[in-house]
Amino acid sequence: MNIDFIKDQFPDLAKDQKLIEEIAQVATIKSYNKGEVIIDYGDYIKYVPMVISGLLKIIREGENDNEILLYFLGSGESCAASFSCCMIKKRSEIKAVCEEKSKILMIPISYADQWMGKYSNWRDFVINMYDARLLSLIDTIDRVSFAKLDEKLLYYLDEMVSHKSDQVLNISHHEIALDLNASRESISRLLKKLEAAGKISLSRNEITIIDL
DNA sequence: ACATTAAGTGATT
DNA sequence: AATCACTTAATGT
Repeated sequence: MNIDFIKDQFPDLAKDQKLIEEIAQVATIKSYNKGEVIIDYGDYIKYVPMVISGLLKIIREGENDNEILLYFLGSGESCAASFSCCMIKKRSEIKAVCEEKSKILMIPISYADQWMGKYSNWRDFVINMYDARLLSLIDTIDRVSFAKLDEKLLYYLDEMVSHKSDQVLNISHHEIALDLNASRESISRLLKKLEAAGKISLSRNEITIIDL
């Protein structure tokens, strides 16, 4: 497998050549398109996913139709929770949905486990990912409990565009509304304001970020 | 051309 | 800010 991208996306891991070689041996690369579900509720997780490119959305769904957006995973990021989740053979409590065409490096859990002792770079990577996820969760709590909708929307757009190479988001107002637990109309109106302020431009299923 | 889906708007609570 | 009712616009068949 061609593993050159690891040096770009995961520079901390790339420092250890042996680790890189082993990753190349055991990992597989999977591609997903927008909307595909990568991990669903109740799934047993067998791989630690590492995002090479694209964007994943990690969400928690309630009994009704409401969902909470926990965080995004962009390139160079990984979901450490999946690691512990499969270590204790628990079913997934969360859902991972592909937000835009993505490539994911899948590390079989048995290796991910074994590398913890074998490679300090890997161990540091996993710990850093835990820390990063925890911080973004705390951030999320702040957002959902305190922020007003217009602030949430700004944060959402910012978060989304920061994980992308270009400034164009292919998403409908409806989808945003679901992610933010708001009504579609509110989102449309707020977006309209942002457009009037020259921060974004709108067209069907497309939002171009000009300057937030 | 028609149906469907996305988005815009005003009124009401 | 949510909901409703309705309009307008874009897109698919």
